Amino acid sequence: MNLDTLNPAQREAVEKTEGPVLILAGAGSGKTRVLTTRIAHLIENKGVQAPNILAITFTNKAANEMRERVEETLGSDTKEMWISTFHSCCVRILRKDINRIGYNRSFIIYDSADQVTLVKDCLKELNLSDKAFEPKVVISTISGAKDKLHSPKEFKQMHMSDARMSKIADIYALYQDRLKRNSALDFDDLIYKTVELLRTDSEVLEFYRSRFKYIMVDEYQDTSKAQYELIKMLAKEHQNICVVGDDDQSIYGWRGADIRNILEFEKDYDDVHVVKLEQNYRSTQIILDAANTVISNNIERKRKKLWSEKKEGELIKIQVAENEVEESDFVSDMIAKIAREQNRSYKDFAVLYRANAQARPVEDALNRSQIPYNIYGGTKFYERKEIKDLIAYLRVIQNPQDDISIKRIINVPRRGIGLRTIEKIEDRASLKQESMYSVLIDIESNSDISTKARNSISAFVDTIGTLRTIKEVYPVSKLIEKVLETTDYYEYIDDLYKGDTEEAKDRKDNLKEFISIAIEFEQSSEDQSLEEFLTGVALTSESNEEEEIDKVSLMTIHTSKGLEFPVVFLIGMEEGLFPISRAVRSMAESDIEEERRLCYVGITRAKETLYMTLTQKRTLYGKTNPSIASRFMEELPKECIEKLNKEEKQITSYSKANYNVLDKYKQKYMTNVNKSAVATKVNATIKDTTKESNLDDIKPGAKVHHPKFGVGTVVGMMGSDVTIAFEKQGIKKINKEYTTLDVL
DNA sequence: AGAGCTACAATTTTT
DNA sequence: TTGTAGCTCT
Repeated sequence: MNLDTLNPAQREAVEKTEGPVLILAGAGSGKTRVLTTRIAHLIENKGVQAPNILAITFTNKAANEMRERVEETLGSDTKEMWISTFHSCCVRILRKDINRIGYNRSFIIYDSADQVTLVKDCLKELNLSDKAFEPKVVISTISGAKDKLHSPKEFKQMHMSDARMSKIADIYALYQDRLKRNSALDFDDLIYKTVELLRTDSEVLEFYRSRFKYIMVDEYQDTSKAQYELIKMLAKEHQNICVVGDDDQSIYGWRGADIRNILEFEKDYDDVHVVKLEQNYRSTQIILDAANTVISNNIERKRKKLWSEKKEGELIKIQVAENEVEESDFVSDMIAKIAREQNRSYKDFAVLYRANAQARPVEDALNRSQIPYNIYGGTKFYERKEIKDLIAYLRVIQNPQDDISIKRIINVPRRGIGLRTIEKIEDRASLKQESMYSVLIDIESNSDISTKARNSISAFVDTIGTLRTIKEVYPVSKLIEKVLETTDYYEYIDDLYKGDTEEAKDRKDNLKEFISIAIEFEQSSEDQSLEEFLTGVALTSESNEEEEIDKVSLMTIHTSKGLEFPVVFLIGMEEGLFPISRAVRSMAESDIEEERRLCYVGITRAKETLYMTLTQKRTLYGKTNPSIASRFMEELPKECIEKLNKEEKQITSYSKANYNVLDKYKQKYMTNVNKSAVATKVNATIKDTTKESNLDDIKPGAKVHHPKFGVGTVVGMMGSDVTIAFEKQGIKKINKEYTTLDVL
């Protein structure tokens, strides 16, 4: 294994194999290369055995890429090595031993749509309305609890004094109970239950602890408390834990990622060796300067400064457009122009935005100019109705206890089992504490159900029974064909989408695509069971479709993490859109910091050319409002930017925007009128009239209002700097020249 | 059971 | 503005 091509920091990261290592890998600093080289180095130069290595990533893509590159470097296969995502690693552990904590080993995995259905069922059972307890909110609360390893019991205890949260704790408890009864785990459970298993069963813990002598975790800034705990437990014996990440690229806090994991790694482990990878191989120095400067406004971070050998470079170009249509036209015109003049291919361009809704006008513009593009995001393959139906059949065949899937397909295609009948079956199932399927099998003994419905149910049970025997002898792809055949599913599609329409054809194509996925699975997988197939389906989101085609990429900044493009357009650089917020005022500083990290991610996607655009007024969700330039625009260093507009276009800058404009702006994002929104609006109007006169009243002891931080008390003054103790946000030093402070 | 209507909500989403 | 979940009427 030759390490000569690495830079000194990279080399250090590779060679320091023993003990805890924290690799702070800035954007574009070659961390995948470091990780793969490190694994190869362990095997080749250190004589480590493949089974003793565990490498964890977040995405399948990253795991596959890592495996491929390790294989390439080593020239041997890596089957013995665990290189996988958190989730599939956990599934592997659980499939072997989850029975030790009372679960069925052939559990199935519920996706977020299944979660919604299950939560709705739980609400019904508890007689709670889904208005008061929105399933989405309930799920994210439960998910947050699991990410923090809080059991339903603990969660209940923690929220004793809060009636609402207490109710959510009850839902959580019932939800877990139902999952278990259905032999199902949700995504969060995969991690949570693995931790539970390792905590409760010392034999299992011992087994993996001694096995995994070298552990590596990629994207460590994105780990949750539960994932942190998992890793900590596994690394306990050997302490050879190497985590790689970039705190500045932590953008999934809202999904349970806890940035403290990376910030406090040095406290959590003894004698941590820290390596910073700061040399960037991707972008020009100008782009890096801009990124460095913007991110330096964050307080909560590890200091790092990216540098490049590609000195200078093009200035960052800023364009103010009248509205989103002009903005999009600008983008498409520039793409056409640059493609022509610099002879670039379309795949060199990316248009990045904060919210998916922004893609629409860009699409229109690109269509008008006949520029090919690819949109990333949107409905995923496995979320389409026909695919979900088919998966539900497969799940029931695999695991008849899955009530959620039973309910999905019992009358799809229609076989005359109506809502009333289903309800009766459900009631009986919950009375007898059994699955719906066992009630269905025993339907003849059920006298409340009409003979007609009973016959339909028997036929359904027979169908499932037959398919279950087919499963034992045929491969998955054949089984799928049999499902479609015996249920007359294609006819059902024709019926639903009126035969010869485009839509019907699309849907049928999807089903065929699904069969090819199954065939591919059979060819590439060792374990060809239906169980394994369903696991794979649950743990992958994209169907590996067309990519390497010459098209412009449109995606959110989140999706762009880890990618790079020669020319990048960051669009919609406006307050409220980026940083985004429903109510700017309530936005905590830590949320703004995450938005800023997102901005950093966006900027660092660009290799050579970066455009940033914003509008004077934007129509979003059918409402038009004047825009305020994003605060991040002001954070860009002046020497790195070039304004493209010939004549200065009028746009309110963030620091000039006064309290009123911001407030008006806030209302835009408060679509549903809630009481506090109305209250703040009224306050703002009243205050406006007194604003001018009371500037001198800003003095120690005075109560003031700050547009961003809310109400606080002045505790000190120095020149134009006012130190204010805010009620919510703590003590801050504010320059009164740049903000509008209102004395209350 | 199914069409058609209304009301409502609309960050980000690796698994 | 657009998508969809849920409801009503046939």
